[in-house]
Order: sequence, then structure tokens, then C-alpha cells
Amino acid sequence: METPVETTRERLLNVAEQRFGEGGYEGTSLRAITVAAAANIAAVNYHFGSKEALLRAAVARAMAPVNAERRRRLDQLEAGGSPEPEALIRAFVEPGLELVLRRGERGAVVARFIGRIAFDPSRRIRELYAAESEPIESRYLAALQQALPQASPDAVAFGYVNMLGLLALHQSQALSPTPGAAGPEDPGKLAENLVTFLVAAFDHGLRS
Amino acid sequence: METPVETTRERLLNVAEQRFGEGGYEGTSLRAITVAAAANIAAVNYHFGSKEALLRAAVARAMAPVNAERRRRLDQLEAGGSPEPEALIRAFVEPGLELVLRRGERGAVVARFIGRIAFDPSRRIRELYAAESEPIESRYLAALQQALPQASPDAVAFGYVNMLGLLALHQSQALSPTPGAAGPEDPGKLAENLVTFLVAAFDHGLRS
DNA sequence: CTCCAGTTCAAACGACCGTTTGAACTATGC
DNA sequence: GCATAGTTCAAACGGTCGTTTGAACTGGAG
Repeated sequence: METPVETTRERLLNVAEQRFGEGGYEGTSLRAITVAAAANIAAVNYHFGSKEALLRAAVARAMAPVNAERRRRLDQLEAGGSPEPEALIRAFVEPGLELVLRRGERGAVVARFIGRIAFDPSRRIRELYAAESEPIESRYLAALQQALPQASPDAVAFGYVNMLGLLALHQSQALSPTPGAAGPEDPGKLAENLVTFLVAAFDHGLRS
Repeated sequence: METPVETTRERLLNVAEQRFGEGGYEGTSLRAITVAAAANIAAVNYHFGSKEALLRAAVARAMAPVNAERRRRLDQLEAGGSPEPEALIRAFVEPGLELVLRRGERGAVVARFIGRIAFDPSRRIRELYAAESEPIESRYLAALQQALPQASPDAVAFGYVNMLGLLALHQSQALSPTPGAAGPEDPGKLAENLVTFLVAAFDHGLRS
């Protein structure tokens, strides 16, 4: 098997998503990233242009497979008629947690990065994340509204942001210090628990 | 009516919870806080000792009435026998959102501050928040487990962290950019929606 | 070999960070 | 009046921040 040497650009992206995921955007310096990536400080501005552009590139790269999988599942569901709420919730949540399942340690890093950036303190950065996943999100919102005709559009939107938020919180692993909280030691079980939790809330917890 | 002049210490705490709530801990400088509070930079170290000590004092002050109200409600519920899950959820969620209801603009600032700090990127700061609300939280966890005997302790703990996380997200107002998402324009309705959502999830969405 | 685009490098830029200093001001008790 | 404790102040501390510069290195094309 070949060992494709990581380029400086790739090493920067890898370390960036790890460090940004641990300390947040403001809490992580370019120097910390470049040292860990064995790269020169100036490499960031050479390859990306700025700290924020590095973050943008890292978000785009991390989100791409998740969004692609969501799109694929949504296409498939819509091709088969009107999907149940559970199928839609599953199609949204599972791609976000399969990262951890399918790519082990590395996937957990990516998941934490995504979860953290999605609710970064800075509105600017949250919007950067939102822009990356906006098209597919509006498709989900529409599908959910169709699958829950008895609930008002506002109620479905409320459920949707709750789903989004809970997924991000579990991805970011900020909930784990609580004892026995179905942590990422078994991401498959976590996904099942979260889907069950959300399905119940969508089916019985949305005001008409 | 007297106009009790705000002390420098109070102005610092007020501005700190506003700015920390907007930009996060790392993203907010002491200079930005002291300028807005019309205070000298050195006043922070004189009154509190350090930036982190200022944050700690602000968290303590902001959480005190919320924790007190939660304690009061829990005492009352436990005095009246075994409370329903809904009553427990209500007793946990409502004090966190009544801030906005009862104290208007200022309360919204406090709520956003609390919600933001609870899931700050830095583990150190999240633990600072957790330490502030730990005793009352373990009481809630125990009461919830008693109210949901058919669910395993792990499942109840899972529901609890989800409740905690969703409340913090709505407090932080990071979910609001989504259109019509029951934003804080009517916090009473938000509280009702969130309670309904959580009750359904607790009653039907916890794996035994 | 020469050339050249692509990449890396050490070094420095000005700006801002949290913190500290020591003097100046304020108000109360004697 | 004077002393005193509490508070505020301008100024500076050393350090780190993101960004920029211009030279040095790299490897293939002509």
C-alpha cells in the first residue's frame, strides 16, 4: 500500500479541525496549529489567505461527506414516496454520527469540530457553518413539514432546530462529562438513543 | 424613587455578562468590557483578581436566582409526593426562561450569557458553569429517575443532558436565525413549546 | 545548465492581550 | 486638621496575536 505523503495543506486542515474543535476558533492560535502541523506560520496565509479562510476550508471539507450522505438519503427517501418522520430524522442524524463510527478516532475529531463550530460563540462563525449546510437543511425542513401535516410550520421548524442543536451538542462531546450519558464510547447506541428521543418529541411533542 | 448609583463592580458584572454572552469568553477582551463599563482596566483586577475571576463572579451572580427558583420548586414538588415528569421538566426549564419574561431586555442578556457559558468551547469554562449548578442538578436527576421508573438510569441521564442542552441553546439564542423558530419574541410560548417537546421525549423516547 | 512557478522559511510588523505598578483621588473616623 | 482605608487612574510590563515580507529552497520544463 502506498503511503501518500500528506501535503502541508492537508496537515494544516487536519490539525485545524482538531484544535478548533477542542478550543474553539478564538481560543486557538495559528501558531499552535502550525507548530502541531510542522508547518511555518506563513503557510496558512499562503495556502488559505487568513485564519478565517482556513476555518472555512476546514468546515467545507468536514461537511462535504456529511452533506453528500444526507442528500443521498433524502433523494432515496423521496423517491420512495412520502417518508415517515422517523426515516427523515434518521437520515439527518445518522450521517452526523456515522463519522465517529466509520472513521474511528479521526471521525470523532471531525464530529467534534463540526459540532463546536455550529454553535460557536461568534455569530460570524455560526453563519459560516450555516451557509455550508443551508441548501440541504431547507430540503429537510420541507420534507418534515410534509411528513407532519398535523403540526404547524412553526412547530416543525421548532422541532428541526432542536434536532440540529442536539445533534451538534452530541457531536461536540460537550455533554459527556455527565456520568454515563451514553457518550461516544458507543456511537451506534448514541445514534439510536438520539433518534428515538427525537422521534418521540416530533410525534408527540409539537404543538399543532 | 432613589437612583442607586451602580458601583464600578456592578457595572463590570453587567457589561461582562453582556459581552461574554455575545462573543464568548475568549472572544471578549477586558478592554472592551472596561470601556463599555466606563471603568479602568485595572478595576477588573482590583475587584475580581483576573479575567477568569470576573467570569466566575458573573456566572455565580447570574445563576443564583435561577438555582434558587429551581430549588424552591423542587422542594415544593417533593413535599407534595412523587411528581410527574412534566412537573419536574417544567420546574427545570421555566426558571431558565423566566429570566427573559420577568426582566425583559436585561433578562435576555443574562439568559444568553448563561446559555453561552454552559457550552463554551473551553472545557475549563464549561466546568466552571457545571460546578455552579451541580448540587441542584443531581437532585433533578434523582427525581427524574424516580418519576420514570420504567427507564434505565442511563436513559434518564441521557434525557437530562438533552434537556440541559436544549435549554442552554434556546437561552443562548444561537438557534434563532432559523426562520420562525419560536424565538424569544415570546419567551412564554417558547417555554411551553420546549416543555411539551421534552415531556414527549421523556415519556415516549427513552429506551428502557 | 537555466529558468521559473510553487513552496517554505526566519524574521519582523503593528496591534492587542491580561496583568501590574505606584501615584492620585475620595470619603469617612478621629 | 490629619490619618487611613478604599478606590480609581494613566502608564507601562512582557507576551502573543494574525499578518506580511523578501529571500531561500525545490523540482521539473525547455
